[in-house]
Amino acid sequence: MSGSVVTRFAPSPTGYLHIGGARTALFSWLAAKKAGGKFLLRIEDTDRERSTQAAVDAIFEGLDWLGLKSDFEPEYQTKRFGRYREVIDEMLADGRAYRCYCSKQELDAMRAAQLARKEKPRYDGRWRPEPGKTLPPPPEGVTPVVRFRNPADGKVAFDDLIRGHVEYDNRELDDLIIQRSDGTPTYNFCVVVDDRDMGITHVVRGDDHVNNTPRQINILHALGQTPPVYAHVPMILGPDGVKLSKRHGAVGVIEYRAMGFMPEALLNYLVRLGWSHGDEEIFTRDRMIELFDVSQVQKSPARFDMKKAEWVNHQYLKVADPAVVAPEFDWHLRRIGLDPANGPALEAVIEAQRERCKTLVEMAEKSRFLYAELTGYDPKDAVKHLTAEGKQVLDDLRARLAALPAWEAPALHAAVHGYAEGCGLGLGKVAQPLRVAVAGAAVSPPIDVTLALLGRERTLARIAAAVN
RNA sequence: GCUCCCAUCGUCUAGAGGCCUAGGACGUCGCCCUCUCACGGCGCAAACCGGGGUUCGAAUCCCCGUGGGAGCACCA
Repeated sequence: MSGSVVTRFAPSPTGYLHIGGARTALFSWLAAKKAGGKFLLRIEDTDRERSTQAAVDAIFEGLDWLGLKSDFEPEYQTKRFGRYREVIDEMLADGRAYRCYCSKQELDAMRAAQLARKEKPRYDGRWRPEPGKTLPPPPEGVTPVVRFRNPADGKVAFDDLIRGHVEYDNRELDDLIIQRSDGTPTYNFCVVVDDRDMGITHVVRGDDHVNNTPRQINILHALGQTPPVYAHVPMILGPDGVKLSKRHGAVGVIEYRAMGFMPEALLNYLVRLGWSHGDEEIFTRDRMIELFDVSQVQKSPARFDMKKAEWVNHQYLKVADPAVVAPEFDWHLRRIGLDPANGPALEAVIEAQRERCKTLVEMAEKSRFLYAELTGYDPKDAVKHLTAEGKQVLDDLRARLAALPAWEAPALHAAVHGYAEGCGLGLGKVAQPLRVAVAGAAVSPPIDVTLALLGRERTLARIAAAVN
């Protein structure tokens, strides 16, 4: 690939940004970045029935969160209807396309009859002009559709970066509709015109489009254009091996944000689905760009494995710059009704919690005691640790801690350990009651870190409350 | 029904004829570490869909079968 590479991601705004679509977008984006080229976002909204502004917004939100930015002003097909009309008129003028007056009912009947005969359903070309053929007179009051005059024989072939050489017989293809009776153009046609007009050199898209490719190439040829390079990436399956859908739970990219994923981690997991580089598992964005190669992408579909996705997220959380995680953590704290201002600095909490949290949802939950007053103790933990001896320990500890000149982890550590040793108690006998008193449950970061984060006042108050 | 595609541990994958007694990772299980939960360390179990070829030799090449997927719209 040369420096003039331009790839695109062309979703239709009929719903949220699907996780599979996100991976396709990532691959497309990577292919461009890898070549030092550019990436374009194009909204394919020619289906006015199903396209919605909410879906457009959702696509932007998802892509934005993932950091997959379009290098150009996003394109909208609905803004290009004039252009499509222009090309169709040219094709109509010299016979590369023609009008067809078949009604939908007529076409349905045709299809049904063919299926009954166990044939592949296809338009029979009844309105296709042929030398020496007399066409029926156009019926009254019927607005025709426009069909592309596909080559009747020969073959169409292309070399897919992922699938290799693919060849189709033109006889398998029929004359597809490129303009509906309401005058709007259809997908296969718009894609071709757009990819050409926008200088797309590499088409990286889902492999549900493989079968459309020969048709598009034929149109491209009719337009006197050389086809771009194609790379059809397989889709993502649910854990059960069936096409990923809402039935499996989260499918929208934004839902992954809500589940506590960091965008880079999600990207990392996604890139490993169908692609690998030796034994490496963790790839930063730059590393991906450096190593990625579309032609190495697996041909077969991959299943989404939440466990591994969470592992990747955890790996990322453990080494990320807390300052980068903080805004996202902030978002999650607010989401569960906590005020980030009513507690320790986010960065410090992130550093204390990151090793025990696979997701930011977990981190937010486990940090609740730092941002809100305790509403009670975990029943089991209270019974086990807030015993008479436990309370005695707490009482002793409160006095010792209150006397500490500096409220910092090392000093707190020394105080707690010193007390335990002095009483000949195991640390567990001391740290656990303290943990329950202060965090509400028997789980928290190391006790000294926990106390340091909580602060002197809250710690002392909670210990006192626990003793009573 | 027709056309096209795919096929290595439960999952993601390495593997491009001998380096494979098939490697790594997630997950699972066991052990160690330990103030809780984790992190970390160590270890076990776990796969070449089936059948034919080709070859001295096949996970790797070919054919058939099986299983899975996509498309065949006035959807994209």
